[in-house]
Amino acid sequence: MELNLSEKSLRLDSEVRVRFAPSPTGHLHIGGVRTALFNWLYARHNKGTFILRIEDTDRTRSTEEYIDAIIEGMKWLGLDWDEGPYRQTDRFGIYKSYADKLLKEGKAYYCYCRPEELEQRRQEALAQGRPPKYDGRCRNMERVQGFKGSRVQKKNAAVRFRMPQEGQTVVDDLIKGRVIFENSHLDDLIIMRSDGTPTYNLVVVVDDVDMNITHVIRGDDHLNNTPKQIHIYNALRYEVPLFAHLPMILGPDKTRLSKRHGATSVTAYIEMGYLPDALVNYLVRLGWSHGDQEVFTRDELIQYFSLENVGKSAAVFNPEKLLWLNSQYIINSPAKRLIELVMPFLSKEKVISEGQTLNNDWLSKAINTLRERSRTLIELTNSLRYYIAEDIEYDEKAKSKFLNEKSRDLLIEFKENLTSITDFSASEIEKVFLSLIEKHSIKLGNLAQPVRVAITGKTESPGIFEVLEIVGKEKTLKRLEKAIQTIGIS
RNA sequence: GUCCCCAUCGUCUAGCACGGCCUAGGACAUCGCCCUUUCAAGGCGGUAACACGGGUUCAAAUCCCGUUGGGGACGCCA
Repeated sequence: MELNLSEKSLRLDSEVRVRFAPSPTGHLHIGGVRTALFNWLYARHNKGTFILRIEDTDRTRSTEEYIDAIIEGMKWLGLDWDEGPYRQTDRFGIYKSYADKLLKEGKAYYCYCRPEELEQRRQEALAQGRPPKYDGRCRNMERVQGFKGSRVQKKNAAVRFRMPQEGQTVVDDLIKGRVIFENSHLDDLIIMRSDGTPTYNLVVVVDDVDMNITHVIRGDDHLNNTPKQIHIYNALRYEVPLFAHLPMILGPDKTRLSKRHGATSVTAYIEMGYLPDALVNYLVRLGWSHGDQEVFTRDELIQYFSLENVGKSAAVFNPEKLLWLNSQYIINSPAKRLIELVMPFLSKEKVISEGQTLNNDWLSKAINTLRERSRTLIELTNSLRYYIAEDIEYDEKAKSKFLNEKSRDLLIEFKENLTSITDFSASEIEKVFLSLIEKHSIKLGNLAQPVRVAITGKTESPGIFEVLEIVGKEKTLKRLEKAIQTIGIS
């Protein structure tokens, strides 16, 4: 998409156009997802357009791998985009022409300072307690000092934007309200590097104009950039979009969420067995609310979402609440959906061998017994293991506590009784249990726990009657026999 | 250092724009009880917050100012 400049002035304010513009210098992280989500919801709620744009102008740090991860993450989350993904590296020519235009109009100038010099001056300023602002030594070189860089010198120079130094700039932020900046605090920022590539503050403005973005919804770490960008819009004589700066997501120590706080990439949450809807639901409630409601369907989210209900303060990321939401989603998802979600985990965790298929009705039944006790797909997978696998392994503690001399005879008798029934259903199995405990005047637990360990290897499982039914007669008898043998040996 | 933002239970938040309905509500976590063959799920109940100080007002969590605290930005990163 490349609209030319004149078409741009005919902006249609009625249609909402928003974008998510990640830079592929790392994995798609939780903070980015939240920004993407709010943009997506705003677009969907307003029947607008959601655009994905990859900000890869920093060629040294951007990688194809990260671009793929971002796209995969967005797809997994169900945040579909209507345009893009655009890539800024495809658009360098456009940025160059805008920079030239600014240069020609005297709104930008060549800066011949070396990066090392700049860094040194910055450090000095900081050490002396002065604002580390560019000292402007190249600012009026041509006009005042009559210096004219040669073609070669210019080719190796960076280009700086001439920032107005008087007056104030007002940002009427949709979330933060009116924020006023003194222009004298604004820095002449570099818009073109000395290697000829454009930088963020130029490309973001050019692209947002070029793509007709109406609302810039982004993290509030960009709030300070906004007045600078507004001046670039003005210099280019473009209409300024509306801004909405979202509060940050913090780690438990209240600093900006980062890798050192543990899992922060979408990929990590996919691997840990989270459902996309749960992550989305959790993230949307970080900074946004709709009364007391905690659980939302996508449709409700789209219907209710508005920037007015976005809070102003930063929020601490709480993995426990996310876990709870995930368990809620597992409890409430249709079995069919759960099967779809858990199959990759069954393969990956080697619960099923390559090419092995399972009966879906049977699997549904198995999953239905487990959904209330699985907070993640990993947990579900691990429980499914004793339903599916040929053999089980005993948890050591469970084994020593329940598979011993005390339970041996009971298990033998139980196995015999079980062998005789033909209808291997939970209700028939229950009868076998009940008659045996009655005969020996023991509590159900005295029999159920040893059986549970014999069949599942663990002390916890769904109701033992249904567990046996799902495991099936053949495997049940086999495992009981193995348990009896195990006791015999020890 | 300078600028900007923010401030209700441990955490996410409702309430704040239109001050009284707030003895501050919900959720997660936590504690207790119930249910119970285990583990869950579920039900019921408990502990727990308006950062502080000044105003304005008959009345302030809600409005104003200050303080403190926290966060962010100050790059030839985005």
